[in-house]
Amino acid sequence: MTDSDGTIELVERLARLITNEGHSHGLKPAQWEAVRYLARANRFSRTPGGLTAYLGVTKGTVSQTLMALERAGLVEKTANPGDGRSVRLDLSAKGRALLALDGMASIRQALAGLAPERQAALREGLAALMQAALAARGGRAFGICRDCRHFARDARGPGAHFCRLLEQPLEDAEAGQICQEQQAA
Amino acid sequence: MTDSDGTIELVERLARLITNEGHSHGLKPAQWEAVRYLARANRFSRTPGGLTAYLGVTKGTVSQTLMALERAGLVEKTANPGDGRSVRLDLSAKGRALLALDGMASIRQALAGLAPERQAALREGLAALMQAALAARGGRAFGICRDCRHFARDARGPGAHFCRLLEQPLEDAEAGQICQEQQAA
DNA sequence: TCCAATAGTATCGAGTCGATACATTGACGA
DNA sequence: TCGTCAATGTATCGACTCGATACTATTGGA
Repeated sequence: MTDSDGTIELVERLARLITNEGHSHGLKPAQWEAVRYLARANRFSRTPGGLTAYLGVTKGTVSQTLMALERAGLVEKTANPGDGRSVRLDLSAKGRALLALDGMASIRQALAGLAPERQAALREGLAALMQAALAARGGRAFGICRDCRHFARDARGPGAHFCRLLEQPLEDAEAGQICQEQQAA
Repeated sequence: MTDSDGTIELVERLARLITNEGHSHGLKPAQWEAVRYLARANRFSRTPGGLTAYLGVTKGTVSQTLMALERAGLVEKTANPGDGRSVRLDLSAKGRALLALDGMASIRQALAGLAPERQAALREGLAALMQAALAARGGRAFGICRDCRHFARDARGPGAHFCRLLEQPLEDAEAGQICQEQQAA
């Protein structure tokens, strides 16, 4: 029983607590995660494929979860103008309203109650774990747009940025969203 | 988008990575968690009820998961001598052999690669989050036997401890196991 | 002795998930 | 232009998870 085992066990159990939290407001854990993702992802990443990579499940599974959310009126699908194969996902007004009820309040409160330097240490440690785990599995980072090597700040004027990878203009509000193509600068 | 949100998102996503890891060796995530629990819990806690409290699901769900594990020959059930309602669970030899294949290796490696003081900070932060989350939900701590207020070290001789709550002698090896009755000293 | 609490099982329905097969669309070269 | 191959999603199957409800058996106290 090393110290490391204890930490891993903590992560495991916290993971389970968070997962179980997702059985609220008539949704399932996987559905909650999809809703949270769609609230935070930019328009290039709000697709079934993006959600598939983020969740780390198969595309068939994601397809079913999205159908359930669409039936419930929380998610809207529209054709992607640039690519006929792809589908654009958006939260409906009802879906956005649901976000306010996200049941992770108790854990969020616990985090806020920690000393700031402890919060920072926790965040760093988790990020390191995450990065290593993703690298081992070939997963994508899904980092914040503005921290990406392809992000060109103010390239089209003040507050008008640009993505050099997708060659698309970016509004200021999009710089803080997560992107499936993100690569740390 | 506060700093706190980012940390919560990290915990969420790491939770999902760990959960998905559980689809290896023909088991399901919930089954892996049960196997890990049974490997770490003391004899007072290796019951369907103990596992139910640990996982935070309903007893019906646990009953099914245990039936699947029993069918697979990984878990053995025996009548509890003290209480005719209760069942004692034990990993079979096959079940114990499976532990060596536990798929969390990559995350464990990532943790080991962190600086020791970062490991400690991560561990403390996670423990604080865990404690608060459990308190908010009325869950049990499932701490280590020897850290419990009911643990009487060497009460029956050197290496022969005693549980004052259950009024049972404890072997030395049991002091390091987790217990559903544990309360921090 | 009666009765409530406790431990666990049985069953149902909705959802998750991997696997496989399939339909469309797009990209690229001959 | 045509053919092939890759990419994006959907459809379907079977095993499992999970909450909810109802049920049995045992325990322990009034």
